[in-house]
Amino acid sequence: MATELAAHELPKQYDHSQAQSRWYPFWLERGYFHSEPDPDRQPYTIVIPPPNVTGALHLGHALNNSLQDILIRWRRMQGYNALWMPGTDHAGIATQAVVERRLLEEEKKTRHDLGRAALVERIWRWKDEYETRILSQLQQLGCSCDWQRTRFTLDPQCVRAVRHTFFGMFKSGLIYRGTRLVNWDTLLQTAVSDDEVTHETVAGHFWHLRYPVIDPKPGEPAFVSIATTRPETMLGDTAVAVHPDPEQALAAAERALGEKLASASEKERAGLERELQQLVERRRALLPHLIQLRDMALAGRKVRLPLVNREIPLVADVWAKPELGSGCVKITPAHDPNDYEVARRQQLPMINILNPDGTLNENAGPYAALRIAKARERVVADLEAQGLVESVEDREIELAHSDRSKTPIEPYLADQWFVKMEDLSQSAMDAVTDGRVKIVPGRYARGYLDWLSEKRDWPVSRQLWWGHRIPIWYAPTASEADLKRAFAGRADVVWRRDDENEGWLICAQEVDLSEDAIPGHKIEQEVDVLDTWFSSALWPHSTLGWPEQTPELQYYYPTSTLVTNRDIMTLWVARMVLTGLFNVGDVPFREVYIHPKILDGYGEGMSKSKGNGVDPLDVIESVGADSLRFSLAYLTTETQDVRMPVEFECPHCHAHIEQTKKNRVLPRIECKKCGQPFSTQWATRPEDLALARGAVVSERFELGRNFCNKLWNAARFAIMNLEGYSPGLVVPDELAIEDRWMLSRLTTVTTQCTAALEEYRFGDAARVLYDFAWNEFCSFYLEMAKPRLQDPASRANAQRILAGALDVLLRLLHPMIPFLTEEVWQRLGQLAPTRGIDELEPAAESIMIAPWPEADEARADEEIESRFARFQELLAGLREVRSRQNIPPRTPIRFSVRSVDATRDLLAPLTPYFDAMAGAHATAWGPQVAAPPAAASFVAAGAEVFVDLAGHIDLEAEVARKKKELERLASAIAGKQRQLANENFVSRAPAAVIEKERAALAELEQLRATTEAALAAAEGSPGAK
RNA sequence: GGGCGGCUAGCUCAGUUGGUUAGAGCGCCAUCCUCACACGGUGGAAGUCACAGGUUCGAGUCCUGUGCCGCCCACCA
Repeated sequence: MATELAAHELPKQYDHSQAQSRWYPFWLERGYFHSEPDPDRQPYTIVIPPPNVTGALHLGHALNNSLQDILIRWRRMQGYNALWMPGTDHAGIATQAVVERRLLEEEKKTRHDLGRAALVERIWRWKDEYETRILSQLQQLGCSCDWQRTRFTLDPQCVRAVRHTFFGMFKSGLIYRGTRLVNWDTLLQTAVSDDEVTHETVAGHFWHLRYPVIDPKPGEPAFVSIATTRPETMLGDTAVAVHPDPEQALAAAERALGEKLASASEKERAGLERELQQLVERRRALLPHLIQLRDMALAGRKVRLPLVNREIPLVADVWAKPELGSGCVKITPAHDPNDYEVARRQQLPMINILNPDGTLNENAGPYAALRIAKARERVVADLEAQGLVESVEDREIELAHSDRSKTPIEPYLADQWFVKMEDLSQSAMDAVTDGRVKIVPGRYARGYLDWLSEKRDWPVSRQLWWGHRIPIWYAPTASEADLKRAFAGRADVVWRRDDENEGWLICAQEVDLSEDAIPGHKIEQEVDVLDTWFSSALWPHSTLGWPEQTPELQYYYPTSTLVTNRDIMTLWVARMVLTGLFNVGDVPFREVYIHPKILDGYGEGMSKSKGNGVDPLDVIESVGADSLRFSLAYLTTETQDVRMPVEFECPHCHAHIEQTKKNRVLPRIECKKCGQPFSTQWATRPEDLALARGAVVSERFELGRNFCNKLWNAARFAIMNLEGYSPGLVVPDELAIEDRWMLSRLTTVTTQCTAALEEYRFGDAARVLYDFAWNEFCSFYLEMAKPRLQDPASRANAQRILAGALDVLLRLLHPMIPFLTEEVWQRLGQLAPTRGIDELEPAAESIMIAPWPEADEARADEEIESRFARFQELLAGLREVRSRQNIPPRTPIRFSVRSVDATRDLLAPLTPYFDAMAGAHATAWGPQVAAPPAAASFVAAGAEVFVDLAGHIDLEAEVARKKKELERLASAIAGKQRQLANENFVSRAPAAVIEKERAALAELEQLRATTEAALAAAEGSPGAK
């Protein structure tokens, strides 16, 4: 490798792909990523949020994993025994859905054509392919996961953990089976949990229907009016409800509104008053009618359900709110959650009108086999034909959609499995309230606690084939005696009576039961699988070997930090906490860090379906993993999501084309610059696919790219100047001013960066390093090192400090920029294998395992930093004069400085640097310095500086500028004077603040005096007109 | 309907416990291909800190209200 690393071969631009392909295998080979329990060291552990094996990683993953890697690398350097546990999630519904969709598109087959075993087999193949791809993406990102420990939520170890958990919960009575109304996905034909449902507002209708009263008595209405947004569900109606005490209910509603009005703001008042008015009106118009209907209900009267001609009762139930609609409500127990509750209270039959695939079943009579949308049309038409549609309104309705299949959700009655959440939820709430788990930022704790406090039972069964099959067996024909006999002496089998259905539920801990496990009876395993989150919930302990008390579990558990996205706080984080407590008896992690979300330029979340996603590999390819990681860290601030306008990059001319809502879904786009077309992720037609693909990029990564390139060149400079380096400590007396300044700054920066990482302030850490590296290390330190490196007398020491400082900077940057820092570290190691500032040490064989820099407070030197600030101020002033006067950079200028002796003593020694860095030569320093005849002057660092403009000047500009400057000073002085004249300010503000103001005023006045003098001089000088 | 976050330069964002001339990157203007870096150097222009009140000697920062944007939660026919 030595020849490869020769300094003269260093390219001007950082070659990220070379560094990446060189160092990742090196790290792997050295086993740096691997961790073993070691009682002598403290562990630092992160379990990865396992990505779904549905597809490739997106930018959100890149952010999530970059941050984890930053933490892991940093802690590893700090000396912790760092373990990053990697793996992937089988993602039940999501994965099965993509594979099924492919199956349908490519082979026109459904899962039923294939059968369970064959489908699952296919999904495994899919999983293998995508898992490989995902893990490779993580590696390209530079993630230092312990790959030897890679897990998958459906691998044998996780299966075992799931089985033990289910068994344990079943045995504790936490698991039950029941017929419940669930969110039914008719495409995937499975129940989904509330959390997998999203509500979208769509344009719909509100139908007012009439159900004829059977044998109306005189004075009774002929119809009962009801309203619905889903008319086809009337086929499953089993009652019409009216409030049992409409008078009281209306009165209560009025009272509530009145109270609200009393405490309402002016603005709300009008609306509320109107509302109240309507309510009063309503009571007048509707109440007698509702009372009549209530009486009819109590008398057991019935109405005729049109179309299916079913007689259904009028019932009195509080669910029917008299203040809404017609005051009556149709009851469809099998297809509406509220109606379901009503039916249970009123003991009404429940009629399911749907097949699992979303077509209507035989209960729908003539409408059987129709799809819902079609049935709706027909039902409405038929009702209209019979004059039973009173009116139709347009209305926006909230429609539930399945998050996975994007199809509308149907409430559907089905047998499902549940976990009782009462105690489990409480345990997870306690863990956060008592601080065993700390959530950062703290505001996210609220959502977590609110969600858990509802303690809603967790529906864990899914009607899928891909997942952990529920370890329950049914023995319909067996008696308890049979069970006792068959499983005598087996601690790994328990059974319980099914509370809601006939028969026994048998749960087996680890080994499947065979068909003939009970002699003389046939038993069958439950066909449903478990919710994906059931296995993900176990991730922190299942990956460490639970239920076995492995050394890993004992050593690494509880893990240190969980880094995740706020979207899955409840679904995943809360459940990890409660299963961890249930299974292991301790929380799964000490801290949860919630990072921002990546949004596009419109503030919308990125997703594949919207087409606004950025593929991290595109970014890595164009700017490198380091740039990506650094940019992401830089963007990770505490309160803001990351907004990222995205662009297409033309594959032909590399022009960037803004991505809009319009063009982001096009299969092909024509480059605005070169006119050539390119394809996008939406390309499906062969002629589109044949085009070169345009990457989706964002210019926000240029920050990282530019920074990496800057660092690279700084390193290149250092390396080119380390020829002949000889190790040695520099005694303090021999330290140059800039050395002492640099060491002082390094100390401060180390402190700041470390503190930022400790508090998960990644953006701050990145900013501190960026500003320091660019504006101090490069712009000043390296510039000032140049002359010293040329001079044989100072060269050796300059090299030593340069090598030592670069060494520290690289280590600080390594967690964010692993590849570049390693590349430089290795090259630096060749030229300066032994280096250091406080003591000489051989450099670590890899920066990955080098120690994290420690701040040496003794190096912090305020005096030198303030001296440096004055130098910088003076330098900036000189440069400004040059620029203002349009003096070409190469033309030397001369200046003199009038100041007190102290300032002179401080700055005069830096004279050579003004030459080198501003092309400005100091001709005189001190109190006696007089202004040259034609000069540009300014005040900096408490000194008056005169730039001799003889020869090349625009004095007029100088005069104009001075005048403007005086105006500014006048207004600033006036402001200060006003403030200091303010009685209140002087009497109430702290003395220090007043003192500061006085000093500032004095300084301004002084400045005005010198400026006026300079103006007079300029106006009186020969060049002025 | 409830909750959370945001609103600071053309764009994307920082802004410590309130302290008086509000910062950065990109973009823009001028200038320089000077021997680490044009993915660069130097200088510059650019802001009524969403709006309205309030607290305070002093508010981008604290309080109240309003508006707009985004997200999460919620069973309303």
